[in-house]
Amino acid sequence: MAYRKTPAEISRLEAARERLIGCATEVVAEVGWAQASVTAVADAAGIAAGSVYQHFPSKAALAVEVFRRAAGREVEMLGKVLGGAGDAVERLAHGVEVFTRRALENRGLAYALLAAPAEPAVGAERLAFRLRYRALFAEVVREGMAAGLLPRQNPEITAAALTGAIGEVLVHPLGAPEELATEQLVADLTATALRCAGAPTA
Amino acid sequence: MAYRKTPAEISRLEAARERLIGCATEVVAEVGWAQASVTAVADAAGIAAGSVYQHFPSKAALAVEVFRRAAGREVEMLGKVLGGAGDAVERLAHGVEVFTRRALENRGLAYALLAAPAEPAVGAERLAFRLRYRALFAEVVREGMAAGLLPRQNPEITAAALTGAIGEVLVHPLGAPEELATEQLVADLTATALRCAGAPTA
DNA sequence: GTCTATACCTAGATAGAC
DNA sequence: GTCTATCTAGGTATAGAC
Repeated sequence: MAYRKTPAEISRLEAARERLIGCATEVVAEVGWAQASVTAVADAAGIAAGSVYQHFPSKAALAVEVFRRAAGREVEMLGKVLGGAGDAVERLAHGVEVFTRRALENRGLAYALLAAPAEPAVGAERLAFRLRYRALFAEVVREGMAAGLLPRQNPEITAAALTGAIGEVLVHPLGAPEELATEQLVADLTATALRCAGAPTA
Repeated sequence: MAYRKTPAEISRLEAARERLIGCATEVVAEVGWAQASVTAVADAAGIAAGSVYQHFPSKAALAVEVFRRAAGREVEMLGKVLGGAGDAVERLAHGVEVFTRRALENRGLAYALLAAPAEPAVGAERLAFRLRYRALFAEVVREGMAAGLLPRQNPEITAAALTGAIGEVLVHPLGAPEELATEQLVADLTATALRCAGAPTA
């Protein structure tokens, strides 16, 4: 009797866990955190509710993992763009555009990450990730100031404002997700973000 | 036997109801919506849990009333300032300042109104009030544009951005609520808001 | 009209069979 | 390891005494 799991066993368990996270993410994107009960998630994954606890010690732990994976992808993506090519103002504009497009492509998930009512554990995680967004924006603002592209300002406040502004604009896009509306939204939001940081109007 | 309540009875009931709302508001400000159980609120008001249902048909109804009262005061206050004296840019700056100071004076309540995890009924109300904030800001931006004080822009987007930016900056004020920090925060946030609307830097 | 006690419901978590 | 069935806790809402 093996006292240690075989590689095959480990990878199967990993796969099941990953699958569970993926299904839970879809459920959350569709119905929100409040309605994403253990039963609902288990059903979506095609397993019994009790089996969830083979992979996660609690519902909160699963929810936090779902949030971290999804939010982590967004932060990473934004970080790449903001740290990419071009001057600070160009990177900021590009970052806002990418963030906006990604959110509009998956509104359910974006809403869940940004604003949907959630248990305290997820709320705490959301707070932490908002700080990461702020840090990314603050760095770009600092670079823009250093390069003389942006006026003197408090980069932390501007970064928080950008984080909140983009979130608020995206969370309640009243209209339908038509292509034209999306393009206009991207243009208007980018312009507003640039003004917020004090970039000269194009 | 009276088939109709006497004025004294009515006013006593009204007073009890008002008192309950007031106590519930304090509890929410202190511990948030999630921890504000019927029992906790009743304890704070010095009545039995069951007695709450003499005044409200459900916990959700009480929570919504608490939110409406508190949020209504803030919207009204902001509306007065934004619709007061001075040109559009001055009014916007003054509005941001008043909003910020009021929030910092009662952080617990401000957090509850802006961001604290809450039941769906309250979340819906929050959404509605954010739209009212947007409407107020949008009107000022439109006036500023009409007066030639603000550049051409989408007032709805700018208004949403202002709403989100101010909320985000206020919800996580990391430092202690010292007087100096408050003044600096007010100055920086006001400057950021004005930039966001495209007002010339002072 | 207010209190005490309790019913009830929802949803998370567990135990034991297979 | 997974499923079925069950247990439990927390909190809303109600019934009946005073």
